[in-house]
Amino acid sequence: MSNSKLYKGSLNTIILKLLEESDKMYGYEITQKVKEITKGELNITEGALYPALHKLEAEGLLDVEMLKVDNRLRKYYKLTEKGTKETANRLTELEEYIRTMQTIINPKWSIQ
Amino acid sequence: MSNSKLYKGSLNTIILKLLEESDKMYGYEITQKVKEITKGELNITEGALYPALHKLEAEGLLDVEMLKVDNRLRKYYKLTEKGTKETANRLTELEEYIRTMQTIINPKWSIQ
DNA sequence: ACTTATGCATAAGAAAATTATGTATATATT
DNA sequence: AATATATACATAATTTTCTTATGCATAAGT
Repeated sequence: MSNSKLYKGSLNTIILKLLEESDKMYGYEITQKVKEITKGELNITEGALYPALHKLEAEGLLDVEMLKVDNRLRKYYKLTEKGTKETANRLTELEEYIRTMQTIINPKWSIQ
Repeated sequence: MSNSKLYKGSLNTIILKLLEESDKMYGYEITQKVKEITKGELNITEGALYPALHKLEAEGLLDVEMLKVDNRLRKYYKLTEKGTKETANRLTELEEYIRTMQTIINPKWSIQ
C-alpha cells in the first residue's frame, strides 16, 4: 500500500470487502484486483498484505485453504461467519468516516 | 483522534483545512471545532494534535503567535504561504483517496 | 541466460496514532 | 472551603500500521 499516507487503517476493510464479493481469494490475487479496480492508484505491498491476512485469520474473521494450481501453492482466504458480520461493521465505519471527512472538506454542504 | 482506526493519516489535512477557513486557531480550539462539526464523532486527542502542530510548524507550513487571553496563554497557528499551497495539495489527495475508497466500497458504480 | 511474473513470508525501520502523565489557571459545583 | 470540570499546552511510552528490504521458490517470456 504505497503512494499515499491516507490509506492507513483501511487495508483490513479493503480485504474484507473484496472477500465479501469474490467468495475466496489468495494474497497475490488481492494485490492485482486492487490495482485493477483503482486503475493503478493503489498498490498494496506484500509487507502490508500478508501480516494483515494473518491477523484477520488469527481474529477468526478468515478461513484458509491451500490449493496447488500449476504446481504453485496458493493460500486461499474466505470470510468466516464472524468475518461476514464484521465486514458489515467495518464498511459502515468506513462510510461514516467518508461522510465525516466530506463534512470537514466541504463545510458549506454540511450546514443543513 | 480516537474512536476509529480509519482517521490515521488524515489529521494533518484536517488541521490545514480548518486553518484555511478560520485564519488562525489555537490547539484546544481545533479539538473543540472538530468535535462540533462532526457532532462528537471525531475526537482529536492532545497526544496526536500537539506533535502534529509542531511538525507542521517545523515544515514551514504554519506560523505561531502567542497570545494571553484571560490570563491564559494561547498558541495561535496560521497558514504560511507555503502552508496555503500545501493545503490545496493535501485536499486534492484526500478527495482522490475518498474516490478510490468509494470505488472499492461500491464496485457497481465503478464499472464505467 | 536473464528478466519478469507469480506466490508466500518475515525483519527492520518509520510514521502516526493511543494512552498516560505532568503542569497550570479558571470556573462551576457541593 | 474543597472538589470537579473546563481550558490550555506538552511529552514519554507504547501500539498499530505501514514502507522498504530481503529471502525463497516456480513459471513464463525474451
